[in-house]
This record gives sequence, structure tokens and C-alpha cells, in this order.
Amino acid sequence: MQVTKKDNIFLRFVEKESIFKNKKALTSSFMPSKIPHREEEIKSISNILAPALRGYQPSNLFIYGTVGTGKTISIRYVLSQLEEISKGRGIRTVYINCKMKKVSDTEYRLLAQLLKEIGEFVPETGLPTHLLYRRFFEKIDEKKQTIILVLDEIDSLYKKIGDDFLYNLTRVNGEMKNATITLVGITNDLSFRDNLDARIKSSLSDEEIIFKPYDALQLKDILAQRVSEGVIEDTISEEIISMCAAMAAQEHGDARRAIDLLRVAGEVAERLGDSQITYKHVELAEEKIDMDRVTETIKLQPKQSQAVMYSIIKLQEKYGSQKKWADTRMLTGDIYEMYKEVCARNNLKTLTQRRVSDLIGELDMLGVITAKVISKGRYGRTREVVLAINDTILQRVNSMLVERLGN
DNA sequence: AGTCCACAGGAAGGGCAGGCGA
DNA sequence: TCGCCTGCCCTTCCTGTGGACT
Repeated sequence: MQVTKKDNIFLRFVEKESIFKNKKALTSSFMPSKIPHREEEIKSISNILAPALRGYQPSNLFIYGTVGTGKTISIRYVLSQLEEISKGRGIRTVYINCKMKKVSDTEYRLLAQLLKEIGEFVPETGLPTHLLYRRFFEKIDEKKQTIILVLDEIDSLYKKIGDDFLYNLTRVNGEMKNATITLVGITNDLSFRDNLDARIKSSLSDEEIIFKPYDALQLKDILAQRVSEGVIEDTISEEIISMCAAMAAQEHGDARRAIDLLRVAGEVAERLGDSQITYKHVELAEEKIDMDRVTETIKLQPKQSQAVMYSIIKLQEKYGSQKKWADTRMLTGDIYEMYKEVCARNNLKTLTQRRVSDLIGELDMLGVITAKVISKGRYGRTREVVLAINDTILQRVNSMLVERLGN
């Protein structure tokens, strides 16, 4: 087949001018030259960490704030500034996100990741944990230095492995001859500190900083800055920026969401061949973000978890056909019965109710269902489950699960 | 006031795969 | 090769519990 240049299927992407001049500026991992509305917090963090420059150990620090309030970007900004000025002064910064699955979600993996960060490679499994601790401490104690260890989403680590890890880290400073470790914990769980063991609490949370959610006006500033760096001029109006800011402000002042919304709206506009980002694109973007988030999360779950999700969807359909649509609250027992049927139909090993109960809990954590423990008095105590996704997304998830499981 | 349901959820441990060091 | 270590998924056994019913 002879394809002339004029018929090339990619031609329209080349000919059409892009809406973006630097798409990276519209991602949450992008580090802008300035971080609007976080000047105070950044100043506080730098005041706390500054003693490291004079060779003293800074206090441990805890940073609280909900999703998308600029905690991570602020600390990364401070770290980059600190690294820049501290060359040769024996300061080393290590940043680890504790929620990274298969990377730092267990004590062993976290230690392995820490060792990797300081240039020591260990196998993914196989060594006793205490050996990893020893290697880590020996390695950093080789020279006089201050380690600033940032543990982002530290609450999820604590939920998984408890507080032994934190205890070991805080305790070790007295045992090392040369190096010291300063811990910076970042969490969006405001009650995190209360759950900690008293012995850790006293040594860990020397300093605390709270990041408040952004309001719509602040979000607008943030977006405007990103737009000026990332989007070609005149492709987006101020009203659209305000709209994205307002939508994200409703979602607890989440800047990450606002930025994603803007980027995806731009992508949608490009795909539709439009040269301006409009209201319609933002609406489509919002739906696409939700859809992608949900389908991706479920797609990444193990087969058993998908079977449980599928059982919940099937049960909702069943209730729907019985004209109970208005009240589709499903109970653990009903879900388990449906799950057994689903397993039988698909030649899947049936797990115990205890395990399925945990899987339901995990789906709740992922935000695709809402599970609430209720008591029905004489009729027992159980969990009441409601699907937390809208009909359009539900259909997509359903067909994805049918494809994966069978029926 | 006591009973009793249908689970929730904690604890302990089995079995597996993968890796290390002797 | 063997003993020992890890994480992970799962089962078994168990105690706890809110509130409708008696």
C-alpha cells in the first residue's frame, strides 16, 4: 500500500499547533520556580532545618495537611535549596514516599530503598531485617554528616508495619558516632500523632507544621502560574481557570486535582482538534479523571479482589431488578453469597468469609465502595456497602471485570 | 435486664516463592 | 544443598459488640 505524506494518520498531530508549550508544568510533580501561598510554611521548615548547616542536628519535624495542600512540593523545594547551599557541609537529604507499592510499603522494602538511596544495593528479599538496619547505620556513620530523612505518607507505613521502624530510627542517634538522622514525617492524617506510642511521640514530634487547604482564590493563583509556564497564550481564558480552581476548591482545596483537571482538559481539547480550552473540555476532563482513577485502581487489584468487586456490582444489579434500586445497601453476608456464585462460575478458588471481609475493607480504602459497620440489633452486626462510583464508570468497570473474570 | 444475631476484627500460624550464607 | 530469613496471601480460631427482641 502506497501511503503518501498527505494521508499519514499522524499528520493532524504535526500540523495542528499544540495547546501546551511545556506540559510538565501541568503535572503535580513539576517544581515551579516559586510556590505561591506557602511562603510562611516554607520559611518555618527552613528555620527548623537550618541548624544542619552549622553542624547541629535539627529537630524532627511533622508536617500535616490534607491531599494537595502543597506539603510535598514545599518540602522538596526546601530540600533542593538546602542541597544547593550545603555542598561540602555534610548534609544529605533522602526523600521516600511510603505509599509506593512494592517499593517502600514494608519495613524490609523501606530499608532496602533507604540503602539504595545512599548507594548500597541489597536484594529485594532474603536478608534478615536487622542486618539491613545494621548496614544502613554503619554506612551513614562512616562519616560526619546530618541525614535529613523525609518520609512522605508516613501514616500508611505506620498502618502497615507499626511503629517499630520509627522507634529504631529515633533511638539510633545516641548510638552513632558521626552521623545523625533528622526525621521529617509528612501525613494527611491529622490524628496520626495521637496513635503513636508514647516513647516515640516524645522523641519524634519535636516540631509540627500544619498546611491548611487552599481556597479558590489561592488555587486560581497557582493555576495561573502553571498556565503561564505550560500553556500557549490565549488558549485558555481566565474564567476557565477560575472554574477549575472552584471545582478543586470544593474538593477540599486540592491543588493537585486542579492542576490535573487543567492538563486533562487541554488534552481533551487537543484530541477534539480545538484550539481553545472551554467549559466543555473541563467537564469532560473531570469525568475522564474519575473514570481513569477508578478503572485503573480496580485493574491493578488481584483477581480475588476483582471477584469481590464484581460480586458487589452483580448484587446491586440484582437489587435493581427487584425494584430496590433506591436502597441498594449490601451486607457482608449477601456479598459473600454472591461471591461464592461468582467463584463457582469462573473456576476461582473460594476464599473464606474472613478474608473476603478484609477484601471489602480494602475496596473501601481504595474509595470504590463505602463500607460502614452497622448494627441491626437482633439481626446482628455487619458492614453496609454502597458503591461509590457513578453509573457511567460502573458500566466501564463492569465490562472490564467481565473481560477479566468471565461472567 | 438479659439474650442473641451476624458479623467485625485481632492473633497466630501455615504454605509458598525468593534469596542469602555456609 | 540446606537452614534460615523475608514478604505475602490465606485459614482457623477466637473474642467483642450494638441494638432489636423477649
